[in-house]
Amino acid sequence: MVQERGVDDWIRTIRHRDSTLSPEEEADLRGALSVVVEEPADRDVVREHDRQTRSHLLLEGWAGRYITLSDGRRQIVAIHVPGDFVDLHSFPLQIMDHSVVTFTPCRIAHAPHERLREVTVRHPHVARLMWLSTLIDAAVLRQWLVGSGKRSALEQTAHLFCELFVRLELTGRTDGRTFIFPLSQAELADCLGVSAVHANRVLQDLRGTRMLAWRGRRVEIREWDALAALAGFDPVYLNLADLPR
Amino acid sequence: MVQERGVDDWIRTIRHRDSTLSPEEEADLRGALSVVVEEPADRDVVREHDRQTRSHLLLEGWAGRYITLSDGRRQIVAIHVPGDFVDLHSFPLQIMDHSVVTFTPCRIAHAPHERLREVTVRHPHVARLMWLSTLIDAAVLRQWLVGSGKRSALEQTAHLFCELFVRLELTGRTDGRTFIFPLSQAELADCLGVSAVHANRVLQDLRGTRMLAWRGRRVEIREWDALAALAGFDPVYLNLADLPR
DNA sequence: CGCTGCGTTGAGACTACTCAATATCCGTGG
DNA sequence: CCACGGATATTGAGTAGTCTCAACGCAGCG
Repeated sequence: MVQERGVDDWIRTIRHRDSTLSPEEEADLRGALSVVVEEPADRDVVREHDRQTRSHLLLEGWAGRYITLSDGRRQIVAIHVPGDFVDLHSFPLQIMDHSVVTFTPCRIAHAPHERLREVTVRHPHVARLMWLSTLIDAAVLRQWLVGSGKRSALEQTAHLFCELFVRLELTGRTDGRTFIFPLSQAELADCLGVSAVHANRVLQDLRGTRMLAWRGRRVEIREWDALAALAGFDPVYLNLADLPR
Repeated sequence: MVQERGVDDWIRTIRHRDSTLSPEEEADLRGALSVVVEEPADRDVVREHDRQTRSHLLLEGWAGRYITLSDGRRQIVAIHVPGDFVDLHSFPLQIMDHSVVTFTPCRIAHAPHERLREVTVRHPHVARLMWLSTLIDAAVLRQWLVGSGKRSALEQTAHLFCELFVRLELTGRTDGRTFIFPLSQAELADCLGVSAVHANRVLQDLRGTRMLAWRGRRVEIREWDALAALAGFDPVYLNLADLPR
């Protein structure tokens, strides 16, 4: 049984989406976690084309998923924060079409597929919640695609910070209107699908509007309404019952 | 009980991913379909923010999913062909974060969520297959994001035609190395995240390479290997047991 | 103290965009 | 059978956004 904050965050996130999780179901879910491992930053936790036998729950630190092209270009397709199941989809899918990397040092719990399978057999309702979790990942992905395709780099970046703030606030990983954004500008650029130089200039523009401010790696959202308006941010896609802000 | 080709296509697609679907499971799945409706082209079948009580199986015709920004910009986030479940994700998710539109006249079967729920209760294995189906949609989405973010418009377009050919061949909707691509250039542009004018020019470039040729709405892939190489197309993400080509 | 990684800046090139005009195709009604 | 209208495809010209390459600054760390 794994006992730490990241696990509580995970359960809390699930309850935000469906408040009917019973105590037995919760206990069973918790029981599906086995060991916890520590990973340094910039470590590939899972690699493209791997066949997986377990999924990974992120307890502390930030991680991401990415796809590399043959010439080395890299697109980050998801950012994960504590309480996120990074690759729950590898349970039904098995063969990975992308890699998972740590952006910071991370604590990660293992969830063997065999145990997950047992939980879904005992609790079909939990199986539905797992499915739901991967569907929300997909909804986030759709927003990223809209950002990359139809939003300007400025709007897209604003949208990302809105999204991250809401997701982090769910598990109390914000401090007032601030949170720590640990990605380098090069990593951010790989999320946005722009060059690192351009990412830098977009961030400067964003600071110029006074909507966002930085103190080291800590971002402050100074004007939520203006930022959300600029981004066209509508949090419905995150499927949360009670929306913060 | 709905009896027509699109349903067989759907079952065949499922078997391509997991050959262990039993006859009883198949029968139960087929039984989850109720009425079939005809929709003209350019009709919204499902709208953003709707709360759904049924999902839609596409039997004939092409459809897509899209997200609109407040100023009218539209990003298409998925293309669906006969045999695809267009919005199976609305079963766990209920509230839609995007709309579904027909690109051509379509025949669509309804699958009431209540009936889907019954099937998943009787056959947990089928529930896993439904989950899998939505996960493959997400994998396609990731490729679209990579295309939009890191591939050139030419590579991205080549990738899309590779993907569509493979998906259509699964259900025998190709004719030799050709298939009918019914989207207008403006619709294609909304998939790629470029302007209609630019989409037109990219298509001309693609014709110029002699890898692709058009006769009306029918595309011919003249040089599969060259096209796949240009696109960096690796079909692993489609999760098919036996890959054509 | 001198790496090394990250952020910042400048300059010039290129991709893709917008606006606007023209061409082509196709279905409908005369 | 032809004329017409509407939608779609194509072309041109000028512009905006983003890219690449290269240099420089700064901080942390061995």
